[in-house]
Amino acid sequence: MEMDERKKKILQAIIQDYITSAEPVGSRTIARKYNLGVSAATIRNEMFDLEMLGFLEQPHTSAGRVPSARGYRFYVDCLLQPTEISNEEKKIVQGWFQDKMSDVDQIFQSTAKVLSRITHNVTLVMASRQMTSKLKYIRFLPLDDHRAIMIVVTDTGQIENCIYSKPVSATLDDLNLIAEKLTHYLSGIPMSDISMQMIDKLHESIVDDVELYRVAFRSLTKSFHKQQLYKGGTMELLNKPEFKDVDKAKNLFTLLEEQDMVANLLMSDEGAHNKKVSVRIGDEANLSSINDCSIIEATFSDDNVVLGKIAVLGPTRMEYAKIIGLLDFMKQHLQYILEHYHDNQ
Amino acid sequence: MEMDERKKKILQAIIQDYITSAEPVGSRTIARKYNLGVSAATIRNEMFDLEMLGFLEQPHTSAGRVPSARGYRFYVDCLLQPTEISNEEKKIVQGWFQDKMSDVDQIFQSTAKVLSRITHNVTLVMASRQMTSKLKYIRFLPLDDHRAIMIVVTDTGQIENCIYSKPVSATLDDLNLIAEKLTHYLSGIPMSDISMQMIDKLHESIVDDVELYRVAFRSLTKSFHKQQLYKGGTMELLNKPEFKDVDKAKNLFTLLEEQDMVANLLMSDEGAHNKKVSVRIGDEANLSSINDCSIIEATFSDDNVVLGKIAVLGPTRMEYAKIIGLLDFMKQHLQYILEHYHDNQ
DNA sequence: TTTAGCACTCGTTTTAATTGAGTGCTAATA
DNA sequence: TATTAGCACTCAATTAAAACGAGTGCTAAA
Repeated sequence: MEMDERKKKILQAIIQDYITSAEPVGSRTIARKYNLGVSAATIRNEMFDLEMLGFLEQPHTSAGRVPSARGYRFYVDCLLQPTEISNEEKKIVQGWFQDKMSDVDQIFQSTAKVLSRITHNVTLVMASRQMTSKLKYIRFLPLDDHRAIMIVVTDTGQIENCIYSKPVSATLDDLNLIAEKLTHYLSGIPMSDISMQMIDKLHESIVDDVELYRVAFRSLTKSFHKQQLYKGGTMELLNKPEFKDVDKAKNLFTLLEEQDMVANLLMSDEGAHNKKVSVRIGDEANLSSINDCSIIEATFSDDNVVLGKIAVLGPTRMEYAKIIGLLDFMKQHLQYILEHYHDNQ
Repeated sequence: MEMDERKKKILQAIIQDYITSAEPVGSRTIARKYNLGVSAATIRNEMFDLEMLGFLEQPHTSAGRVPSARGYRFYVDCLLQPTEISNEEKKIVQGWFQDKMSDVDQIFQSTAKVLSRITHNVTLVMASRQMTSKLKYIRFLPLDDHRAIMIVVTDTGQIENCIYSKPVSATLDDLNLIAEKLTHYLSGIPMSDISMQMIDKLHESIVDDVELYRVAFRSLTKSFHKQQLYKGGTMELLNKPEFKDVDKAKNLFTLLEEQDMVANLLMSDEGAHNKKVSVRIGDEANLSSINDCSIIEATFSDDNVVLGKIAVLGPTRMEYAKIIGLLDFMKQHLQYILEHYHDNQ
């Protein structure tokens, strides 16, 4: 059995209807609302076929059909056409950002908020600090005998500090000599590219105690490795009929409270880099507690350097077309903002 | 009509029963479970009186009685005896903190988590940075022509940085001279005591541009003014029968997502400072969206300097005795930890 | 191949009946 | 006078039965 044009049209109609109604949709509804030029009986027959193909499911004998995960997958891959975000919405988004630019943190916070407002779903924004900037310089400040403060400044105005454990013998001047050298070698390099391996390259140029460098490197990578996570619209879930059973919602809430879990979830999308916007449906995310959910995500970057991710998480019944379009726009807008962030300061 | 001994006993029994059962409690139940030496009929009469006094309410004619806000208030003020936290629980709490001390942030995070685990309610921890430490030194680092980075280090190892807008004419050396002077005058002073007014005191000793100092002060107070807020156990709410109606929960969730709202709520407790642990019941918190909730809170401090607050928020039906005892212990434990934080580093 | 028609299914809604926890009142009792 | 046993009454909650209706699958005719 093949997917002919008519089957596609019917599947599309069913999915679109179900996305807005959240109710199993029957042949009659399709025949009436979407005039496909065939009768309900014909549609009924086609629906039977679509069920055989695994695209539809029936909650019980005398109910309408509901799209299966596979059905959504087919819809996303072959049927759907991303909706261009409307000019009006564009303006809303842009307006939202206009006056909330006081720091990078707030940009991401706003991103999460505005996305959840528009999509009525949970929004996740993940930004790894290491990715968003290039090293400007490193400096040490005193703390006590065996520790110093290491300050790392990037070109985007991000300032990180961390405690640096040092041998008592090392003076602050010693450390700042190291800082100077490191700054010399590393300035202008994206934080994401700074890894422990680089120390080997530098090895020959270093005459003094390598261990001190090693510790500095470790602090450097560690402090910028932090994944910052922003959430929005968590309680939008409670408006969804699929979560009117509180226990189902509880699972998801519990998951969302675990930063690590969420971070892993976002990191685990293998197909993400190839596409503009990636969609994982149902168990494709490989996480049992969100089996009935989908994640739509986009990666934002600068010159091929991945800066972070924006994602929308909700029940599989989701406005894929709209959200995909929105994320695509948002990703570009975010990239634009981050790129021009320095100028606008 | 007066509250005699028997009425008190009956009220206490009803409240305790309701706290665990969440069901309206009837005269029969009281007579059977708590042997007060009188019959159900007598209790019935007393309950009628208690209702007249405003301590009890009846959901409908043929239901048992439920404590009113006023009933809880009387219970908290006159009847309840704070439960000493058990040794076992003490150990759990202490164990929890043992290995999670890597920074102040994590201490508060853990506090929120462990409290919510024990109380099965929402826990809020508010710590104002300004309050938790004394100034150690100030230093400036370069950023660009019209801005510098101001680094503030406190004795507890907290490091704050902020952007300092400077006249182009001011060199980094100029600024660091200022930093030195400020450090000289302010080191050892609790961050909470540093206010814009102090600049007047310093006025006479300052010969150079006062405006530069003023800006530094402003940055200083601003960056340490941030109220950090930690939450725990949000979704414990969903387990409470009073929130099985999702819409009620939604209100509260929405509130909890608004940092400012929550901060204000915690700040608005006027009676808090007088008591060890303060309780606000129902509308005593003056916030309509939590009319059916109570807040139990304790202030933790060091040498009379307020450091922050820990609070438990939940439905008015709450284990007051236990939570009050717990918060009292936790507050002391937290004070202890913060006091010894520096040594253990 | 399409479709009208019809019997059948099964969750949902409606209605009615039953149950039972709890009360208030009264009259007897200590 | 305070207490209590007893009883009629109330009313939400539970259970049972009935009616409904959206939707299907199948068949036979177009």
